[in-house]
Amino acid sequence: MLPKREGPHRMAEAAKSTRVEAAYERLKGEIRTNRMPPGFQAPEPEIALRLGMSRTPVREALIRLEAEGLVELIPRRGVRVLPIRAEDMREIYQILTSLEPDAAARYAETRPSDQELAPLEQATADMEAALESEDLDTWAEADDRFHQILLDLQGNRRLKDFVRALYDQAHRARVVTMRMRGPPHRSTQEHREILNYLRAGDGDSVRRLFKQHRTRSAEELLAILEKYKLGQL
Amino acid sequence: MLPKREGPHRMAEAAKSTRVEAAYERLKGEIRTNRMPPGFQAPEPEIALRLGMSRTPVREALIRLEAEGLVELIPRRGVRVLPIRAEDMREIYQILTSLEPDAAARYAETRPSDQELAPLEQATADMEAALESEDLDTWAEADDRFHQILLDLQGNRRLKDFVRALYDQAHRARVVTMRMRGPPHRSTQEHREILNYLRAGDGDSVRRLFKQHRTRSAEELLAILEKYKLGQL
DNA sequence: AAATAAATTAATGCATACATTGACGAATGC
DNA sequence: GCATTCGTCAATGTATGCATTAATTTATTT
Repeated sequence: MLPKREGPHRMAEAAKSTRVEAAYERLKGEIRTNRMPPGFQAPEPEIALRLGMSRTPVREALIRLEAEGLVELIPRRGVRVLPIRAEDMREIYQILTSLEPDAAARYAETRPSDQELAPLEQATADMEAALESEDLDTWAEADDRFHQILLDLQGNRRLKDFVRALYDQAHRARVVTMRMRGPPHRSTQEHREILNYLRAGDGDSVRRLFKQHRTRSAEELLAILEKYKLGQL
Repeated sequence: MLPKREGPHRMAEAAKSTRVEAAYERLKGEIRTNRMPPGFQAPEPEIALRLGMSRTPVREALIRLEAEGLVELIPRRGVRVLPIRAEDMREIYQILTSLEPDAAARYAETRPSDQELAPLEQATADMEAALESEDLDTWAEADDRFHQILLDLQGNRRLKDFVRALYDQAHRARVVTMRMRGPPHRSTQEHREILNYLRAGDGDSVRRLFKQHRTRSAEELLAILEKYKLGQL
């Protein structure tokens, strides 16, 4: 019997058109965009009502969101959207600083073609353009895109999923702090350099720069959180 | 049978005496011990029957196990215990090689006291003793304990949970391959050295050795998997 | 005998029911 | 007034029911 791999590997989490899936996506969206802000709390029946379905699929979606670290299920009080404390950001950035540079370095060692790197080039160019026109939202989107693409290119699936979950957790804090600092010249520049070394297949340099990139952004972010006493977002 | 060691800290995962919890623990146990071997498949109702409860709590437990990468829920065919392929082990060890050394190095920088390091000393001593008496099971238990303790000591909770999940995934493959190689002198020795540098507060050395430790064990394991054509466990 | 269609079976996805139990406020005692 | 007990209410944890539909088997056609 042949390996019956079903068709295309799910491209972008192809929605299975199931209610659980719908609930999951919608709730995740609400959380990411702060429509359900950190600390928000509601009992399951209320969520179910809002989503127009019964508790069962909502519950299953919540269990997944809990596993991803976005919400907490408190025994008699419903779901709570997890706040992001400075300590959480520290944890997240520690992990990213360990994982991403190594992953990027490994990828560099595969000597990726220009064609393969094109999306990264695009993202970098977009960052530069957005920086020029001081369009922070677009900049943030391109930044995010850069990292996502790199995650996809590097082959480790477990790493990808985990890091993505961390991005999701950190996203809200980044959105809030983004406007509390000057234009991200440095960060943009670093992306450009990392891309150059990727193109050159220079893993060690990629690792070094990426590590520096993450270390610096972590420091900046934490400095802001402390400066504005945003102990909890 | 291992004495269920529980850190003196919070009993975070204290069994909530709920059926979901029971199902989760039991299924996880069955999978770890290969009573439900990789590739094993069964519909939800059958699992529920075996566990003596309805499908609901079983389902919730399965969703958690799926999030942890131990099983797969296939739409009309029930749960499947995920096989571990060489590629999976490669992924897992890549991540461990990035995360653990940095985490251990950070911990070393905190200049842990001898008292704090006592459990690690114990684990290392146990490994040495087990190696001496050629008791592989005890050796493996102590090895696992060493890494678990270090995970607990290092402060990053997200890192801990994730790495633990990876251990769980890799556990089965390690059990199988353990007896296909000579006595782990080298590995034991490395633990001792890492411990020494932890005691000395020498983060850089800890990182370097730990990285080497993981790199080597990954190579050994993969070599065995390929030699015996254990492409899939 | 191969191919196709129809019938059967059974697993999932979801809704709903319900007992238990914690939360919270009212009533009570000091 | 303050602490305590009691009662009500609601949320969870779990069981059960059911429609849908994939998988499988049987029947039918060629």
